[in-house]
Amino acid sequence: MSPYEAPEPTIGRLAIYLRCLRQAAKEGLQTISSADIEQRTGITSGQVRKDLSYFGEFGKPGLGYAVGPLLARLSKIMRLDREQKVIIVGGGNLGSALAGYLGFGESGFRIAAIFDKDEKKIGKKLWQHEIKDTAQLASFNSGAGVEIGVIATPASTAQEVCELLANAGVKAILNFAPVRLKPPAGVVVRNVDLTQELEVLSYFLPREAG
Amino acid sequence: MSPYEAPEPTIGRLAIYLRCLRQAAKEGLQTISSADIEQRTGITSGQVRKDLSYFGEFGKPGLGYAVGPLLARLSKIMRLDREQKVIIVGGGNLGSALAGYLGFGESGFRIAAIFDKDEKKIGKKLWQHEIKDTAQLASFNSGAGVEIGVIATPASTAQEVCELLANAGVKAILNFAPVRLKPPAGVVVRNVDLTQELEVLSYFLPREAG
DNA sequence: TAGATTGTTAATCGATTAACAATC
DNA sequence: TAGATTGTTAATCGATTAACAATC
Repeated sequence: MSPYEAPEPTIGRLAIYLRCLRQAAKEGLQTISSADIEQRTGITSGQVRKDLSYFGEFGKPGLGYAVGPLLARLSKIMRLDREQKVIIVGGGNLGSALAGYLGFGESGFRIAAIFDKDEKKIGKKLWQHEIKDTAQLASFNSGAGVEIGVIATPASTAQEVCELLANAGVKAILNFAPVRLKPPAGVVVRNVDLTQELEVLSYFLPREAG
Repeated sequence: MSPYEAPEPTIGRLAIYLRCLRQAAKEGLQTISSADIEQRTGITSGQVRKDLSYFGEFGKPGLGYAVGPLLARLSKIMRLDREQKVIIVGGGNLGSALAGYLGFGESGFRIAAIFDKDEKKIGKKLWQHEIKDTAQLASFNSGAGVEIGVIATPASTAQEVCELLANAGVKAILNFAPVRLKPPAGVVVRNVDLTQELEVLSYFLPREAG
């Protein structure tokens, strides 16, 4: 159901190329080769060409890629040619940090609203946003039409929040709670598991000889 | 240089098995089969057995795995049989959220200290921790001996912080800044790129027909 | 033209899945 | 014993890498 068929790792790298191209554009470069991209990102030039080839022919042999046009094309492929709004559920530490992190910076994402079900949090201001009651999520989004949600709640309520978001019309969810969500059909979930990341690092710590 | 040779994806799943086993132990289960683990984690039973087989033979045919002993063995393999301490660099939103997130909860990780180079932040209390000057990182850690660091600074200072951590004896780094770090030999880096995650989600949003 | 760099094909690599003999 | 479930081997799948003809 993706617009173009490409391996998932390719999509992750597309985001990296995008960042690289924004930087190149900022530096005033007109043209960039796959070898240049390799140097900036560490992704091999062959891989870069292969990845781009899933979506079309963007370069000119002997010259490379025109920075502006490629940036525009990739932005469109990634649906980042429009402003993407995000709903955050969970007004705790993590939700607050994410709101701050995304709300400022040049991420290109805009916080539409922050929700929590804790009465003690509802009504409080987080950055610009007054925390809303999750009970109002669906009615809020019937107007706002936000398609991306972030779950920054405890694991125990994450599945419930997932369904709430789905019912409100959200189509893609970034989940920080350490549970495997079962999203309804038509909703994509990606997981970021901070504890898991640290545990994997722990594995790679050097050991005593023997 | 890893203790046992296993594919990296396997290590990520080991962390998931660990969480699953902790839960099973909490429920009082004595024994768990790879099929049980599949049901709880979504990872197929064959994959579970394959993953475990890289590290030894832990199960009994016909019976499954003894929960307690397997938990102990995996904890040891992951180096989570001891308390793992973490240094956080960056006392902004993200650093603060991570400190809160890891400091409480049953993650098993303990925050050793939080550092920042911003004079306005140094000395402030974040949860239990008074933010220290990054200039003191090495001297602090010559005593503390922390092996895991988290970079929660802007991209512009991340490489510098990476080197600071490495010089202080940190062996594994979780990097939240959107840059490809070049760590010195002997230091492992994992990246968590929140903007990239959202961008990938954006790609998977449904498109208009045609 | 000569030099550079693309897009793509074929070869390689590595991880997942299927299947089953061994064994509790 | 009969039934269940492991550990492992071989088959499959998918992604990365190497290499090069096409072309600016």
